[in-house]
Amino acid sequence: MNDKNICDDPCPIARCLAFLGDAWSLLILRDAHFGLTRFDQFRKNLGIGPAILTRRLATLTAEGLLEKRLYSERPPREEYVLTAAGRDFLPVLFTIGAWGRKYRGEGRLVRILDAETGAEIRPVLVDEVTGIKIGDRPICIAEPDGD
Amino acid sequence: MNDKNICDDPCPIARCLAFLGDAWSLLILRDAHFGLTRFDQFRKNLGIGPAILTRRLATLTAEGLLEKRLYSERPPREEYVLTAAGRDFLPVLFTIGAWGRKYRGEGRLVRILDAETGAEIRPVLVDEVTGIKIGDRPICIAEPDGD
DNA sequence: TAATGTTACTATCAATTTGAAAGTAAGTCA
DNA sequence: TGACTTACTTTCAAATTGATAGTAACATTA
Repeated sequence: MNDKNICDDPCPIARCLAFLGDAWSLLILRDAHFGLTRFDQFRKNLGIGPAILTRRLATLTAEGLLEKRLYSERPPREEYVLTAAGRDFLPVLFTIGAWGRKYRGEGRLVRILDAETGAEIRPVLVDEVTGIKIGDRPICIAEPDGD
Repeated sequence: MNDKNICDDPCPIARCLAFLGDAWSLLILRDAHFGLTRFDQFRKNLGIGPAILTRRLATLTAEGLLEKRLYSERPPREEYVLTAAGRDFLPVLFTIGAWGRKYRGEGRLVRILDAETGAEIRPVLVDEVTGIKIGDRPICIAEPDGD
């Protein structure tokens, strides 16, 4: 995709997808949310080639979703941890997972639980004000005003 | 990405991303939600090359998010409309947009409104049972039982 | 009837990206 | 001294993308 012009696109979906719109980046973020932080953990868990992983981690770091942190001085070793922006990406992963569960849910699937209560989490997207489920009512789009 | 083995992955996020994990597919779905249905509408609005658009529409159709519908017999013309699975993808687009608005929201952005009330929609992801916002509590993952 | 337009593509091809495998750098450990 | 660990880089064939041009089937206009 031609990222350059998409960054100026007035659509926030396009702006997000300009650099996060690929499967590896999202799977890295998923693993980061499940507690992975190190290069080799991501590499082994995803089965991704190291060159691609290097590039994806660099992009996610440059875009502010991950940050490098030194976890050992001797030998010098760095790991990748989620930033606030990275942590705020969790709802995206959850909604993707909810769709996958509903439409590609054949066979055994992992479930996501509340770490303290152990209850399974069932995400629903609602309007913050009205509480109405997204998708239950027709929507339209408002262009940015003025020029 | 090597889609083949990912389809058997027990993670619903991975299963969804196996064929929808690229920016063009998501932008096509976004446009479909905003009412576009025809090849040339997508092509012009996205500035995507026709060969890539053809392939993406074929995948989205094969995967059951869009379906072809004849809208003219003479000349024979087909358009692409969202299926139930495609319509259920809306929350994914909304959460991506919400992240983009928060972290890439410089300058003017389009907004999404309730088509009837005109009120701006502000999506939040909550747990269906408890109503607690996703991200406010720590999570853990449960592997599928048995074997 | 001929020329032009519309729509949904296919064909071509250079440039970029991926995927797989091997190699490397800076250390530690026995 | 030699093996091991971790986080990469290098290499290169194969696949995918992006840009552009062309085509097929019809309708419309002159």
